[in-house]
Amino acid sequence: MSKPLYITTAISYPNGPPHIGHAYEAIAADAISRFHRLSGRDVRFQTGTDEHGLKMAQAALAKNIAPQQLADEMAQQFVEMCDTLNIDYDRFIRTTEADHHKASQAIWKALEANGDLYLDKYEGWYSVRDEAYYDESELIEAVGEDSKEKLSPQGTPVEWTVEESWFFRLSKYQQPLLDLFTKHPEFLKPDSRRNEMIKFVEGGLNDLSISRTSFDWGVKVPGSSNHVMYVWVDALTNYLTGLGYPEKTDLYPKYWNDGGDITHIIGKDIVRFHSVYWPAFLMSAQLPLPKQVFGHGFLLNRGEKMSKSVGNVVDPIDLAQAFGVDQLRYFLLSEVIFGKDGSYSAEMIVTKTNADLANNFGNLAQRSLSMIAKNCDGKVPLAGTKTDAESALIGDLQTCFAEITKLMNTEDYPIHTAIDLLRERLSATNQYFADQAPWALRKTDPARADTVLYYTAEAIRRLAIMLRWVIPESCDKMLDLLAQEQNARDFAHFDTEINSGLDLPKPVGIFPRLDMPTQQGEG
RNA sequence: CGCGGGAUGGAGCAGUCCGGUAGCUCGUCAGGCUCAUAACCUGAAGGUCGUAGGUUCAAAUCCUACUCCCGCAACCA
Repeated sequence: MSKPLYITTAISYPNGPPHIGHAYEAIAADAISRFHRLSGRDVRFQTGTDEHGLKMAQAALAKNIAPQQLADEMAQQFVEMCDTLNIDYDRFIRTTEADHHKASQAIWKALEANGDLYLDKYEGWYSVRDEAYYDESELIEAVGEDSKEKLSPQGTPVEWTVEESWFFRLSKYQQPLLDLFTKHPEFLKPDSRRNEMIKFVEGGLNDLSISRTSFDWGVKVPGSSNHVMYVWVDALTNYLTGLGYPEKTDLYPKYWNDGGDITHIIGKDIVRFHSVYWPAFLMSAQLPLPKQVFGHGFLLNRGEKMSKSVGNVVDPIDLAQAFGVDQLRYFLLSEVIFGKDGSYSAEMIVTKTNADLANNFGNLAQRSLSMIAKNCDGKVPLAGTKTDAESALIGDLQTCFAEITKLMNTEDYPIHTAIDLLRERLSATNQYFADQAPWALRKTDPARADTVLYYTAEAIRRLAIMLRWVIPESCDKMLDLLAQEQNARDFAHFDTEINSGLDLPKPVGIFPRLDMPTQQGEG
């Protein structure tokens, strides 16, 4: 029996509205989560928003509203995005919630109890924009003849700041972290990301400043009420909060304590926080580590990084409304190699989804089910004698099922490869249908035509079950057309063949062909 | 010597770790079918896999050098 799976996205920083990158991460995590649920596995899936920190306070100030109000407004948009995209989360966590403050303070105390916290003064070049201190050697000179201003490596302004701060003895965990990366290469994927982090840790770890006194929008440090926690300490703890920590009843023992498979799906930009700081905090708090951190790539708009100034930032809800939720899900999951950067554009979405969903899958259902409606009185026909063609059709689908199951149980999550295999089966089924030509058989050998229609419907049923984690809503519509019960749509029912004589509803198109958008990439 | 990613038929990409007929989608051309969402099926054209060397019986794949492109700013996953 496989262990329970606890899968999370990163929590989004809502100082701006959600964009396609947030959508991508949520969709990818949702697809993996749904796959394992269909397999019969116990899955808990969490996403949410990370609402503390200086940048939120600043964004609220700029709008002349309270930080909490901004957080409420923005979090709502992220919830709406998830709901629109059919993200089937168990909990949408917000770091401003009371239980999260409690959990963050509990882990803080655990770090303290382990002797890993100390109070000191931090002096250095601080970038407000980056919320980070930089070493003198990292700074760059501002460009401009009259200016001798120093800038951070990211080009943001820095100022010399002296601040009382709590420190975490990160340096103590250098070797344990290297051991983790070496002994458990699956801990951080893809491999390229792990290599980067090994280099980073080998370069030496400084103790981490983990509290701030310069603003108060955060979780109060226990016993130092003029300090709030560095936003990442509180943010990372959300994964524990969602399981009831520090209480170790109910969810916690099932998904965390007993070594369930804990998987964090995150963007490549925050790999350091999840693969270095987070396991160090957990080691210090003497809590089990996640099984895996997966750093996915970024989405590029027509190969270019998205940017407000270039004007190519796309609202994922707009995309979903223009092209369809499942079209967007299918495109992102099949086109982007999980772990690498990917490119998207309206034209690419239209081309890809027309080819695979409308022409291949949708048309297959339409051409076969409409024949059943017209020629078989709307009932699933009798399955006559199976020939080699039917054996191959169904056998290949079973092989495909075994392969995608194997792929999706590896730590690399080759989602795109799995979908490729499914696309091959869609084509093969169209090919079978064309080769057998039931419309011609109907005139010469009606029983044989029935057999072909039966096995085509059966193939569609299997395909819909296998694609349900990618495009849940459409596959459910497809299974509706096949009159399949709600509880017969998981992987356990993959080999439960459709019944002859079953009354089918009138077939309707599920994947309309999309028109190529006109100028500007707006659809 | 800052770090990283990339260069494969017209376009977009797999394949590179574990060398051995160069694969997919779109597009193009020709044919077929007419059950179907101008769809589906078959076939064809089109690539000396960035450059130059090296290792090898054999290299897109390993080694060395080089060229070019893109990130490491931001609103960020």
